[in-house]
Amino acid sequence: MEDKKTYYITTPIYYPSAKLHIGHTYCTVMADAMARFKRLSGYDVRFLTGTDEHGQKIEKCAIEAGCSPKDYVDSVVETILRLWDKMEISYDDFIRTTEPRHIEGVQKIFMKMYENGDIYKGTYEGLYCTPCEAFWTETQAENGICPDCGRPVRKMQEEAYFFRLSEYSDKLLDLFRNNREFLQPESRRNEMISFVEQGLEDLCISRSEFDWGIPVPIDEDHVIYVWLDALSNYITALGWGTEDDSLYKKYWPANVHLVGKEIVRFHSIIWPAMMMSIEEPIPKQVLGHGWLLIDGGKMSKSKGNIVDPEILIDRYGIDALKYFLLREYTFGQDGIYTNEVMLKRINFDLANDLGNLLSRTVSMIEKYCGGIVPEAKTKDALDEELIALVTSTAGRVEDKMNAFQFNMALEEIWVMIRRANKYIDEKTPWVLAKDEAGKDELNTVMRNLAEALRIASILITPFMHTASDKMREQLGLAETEIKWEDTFEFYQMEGSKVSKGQQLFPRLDIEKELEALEEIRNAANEK
RNA sequence: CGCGGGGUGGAGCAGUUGGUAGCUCAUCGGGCUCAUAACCCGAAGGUCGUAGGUUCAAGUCCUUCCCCCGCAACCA
Repeated sequence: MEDKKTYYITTPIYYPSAKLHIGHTYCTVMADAMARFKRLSGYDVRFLTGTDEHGQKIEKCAIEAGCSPKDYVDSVVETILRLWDKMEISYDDFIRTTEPRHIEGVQKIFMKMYENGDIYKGTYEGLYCTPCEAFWTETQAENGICPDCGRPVRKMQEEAYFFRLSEYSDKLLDLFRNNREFLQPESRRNEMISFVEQGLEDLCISRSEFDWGIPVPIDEDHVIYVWLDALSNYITALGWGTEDDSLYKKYWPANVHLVGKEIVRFHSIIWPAMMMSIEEPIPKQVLGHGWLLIDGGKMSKSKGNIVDPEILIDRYGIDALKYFLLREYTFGQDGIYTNEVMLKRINFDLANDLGNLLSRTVSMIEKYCGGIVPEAKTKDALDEELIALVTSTAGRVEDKMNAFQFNMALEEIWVMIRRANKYIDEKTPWVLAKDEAGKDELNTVMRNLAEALRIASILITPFMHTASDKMREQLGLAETEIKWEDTFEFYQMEGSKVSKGQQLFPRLDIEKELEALEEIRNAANEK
């Protein structure tokens, strides 16, 4: 057995109080692309996602729906699994915080923290809404009004367990300052440093006013409160603290926790402090990505501006949606989502540039070479330039991917695709084909284009694996294994039988699509 | 004075350690006909929010102010 380097990447575990929207999809798509990229470049990858199923909000949703919390989350989780299935997300494990493996793991973590003296019983003070039986923070309960029912809240105290987070301030500051890689991008790192510098309070980690949670092992009146429960998933999913902890030994510490910017704080402060408390290694990196904004604001149900990824997948396919999300936005920064921007990306980059390049190349090989990729007997400066560019693209893609610059990685691939389109115009194969004297050069052009497309089909695999398959089918490579190393040389295509298939990405009528999407959105909001 | 981010040609963005300001789209002009009315070339268009400073050199570093956004302990 060869010993491959391991790579453990996670998404947050999503809260199944409602269907997921395109923001969740965005995060998962990035993790998926990275996981696929690492697998392709030779890593032993573990990709984890899942759901965070406890808490009062779920309990309330279940009551409203007239079912048990478990039945409620089961039904929502089903829609989530279906979505990832539809998108062919390549996760290796899906953890639900209601699974026994997680519950037992969290209780062990709690006990270990407790035994290490990091947990004590204290008094939690918060704003309480009696009719709703819920505590709110000061920000949530604006002007002393319950965000749920609109009635006034009042200050209440209750017993609760606390984690001595404040004790870890110095260690966390050391971590942020001495290990730049730990938290990226810089903007988030700065934010967290100043947050810790302001002083950390101990963290309330239990609640007694609701039941839907993991019981505190030493006190049956309390359940474990959100972050201790949720964050633990990254190691309970690996079997930490169980008899078989081989996965934990193999994959921990995680290479990357990919998270949204709003939960960077929990992942970069609470989570490493927890791991320090139980004396285990901390994750190597937390990466905070930006948000997709609609009309310059957040997506929210009340605004009725939720973008449903399933509608987009059904209309345009998973490749188009994934490409758009990865190409359009700069990692770490917010980006504005509009249907028009998305449709333009699909048309210009996928249909016009890539799809059309495949189409015109395959057509010409069929027309001029009987569908067989010919041998290249000539080589001039233009050929050299194309070959040099194409065979060096993978290296640049790797650099960008390792920096989580998905948009730049794709841009590198597109530089090559645009160059290939230009190469056709420069070489004018339709002119070469008119004369027997141009035959050799024509063959070289066809061979070079076929090679460029072969390499493109490998390079796009992490981002668009189904489009890659379709390309390879047309190029006569359906049976050939996809290997990253094959992007570095021109050598494989001579003699390959190409065959024109369906359009890789059909060109969309943007006006019509905009209207259709608007109608769908209006219909959904009326419900 | 709570903290952080952003303000770059018509639109949306990129600009690593300071060294002639880039990309995509839109616009205008041209070329080509292999291809998905796709492709290729050229042009116009920016005093990089504001006012100062450091420097041989500033979108990039420092300071002032203005505007937008996020966070402030359960929103991807």
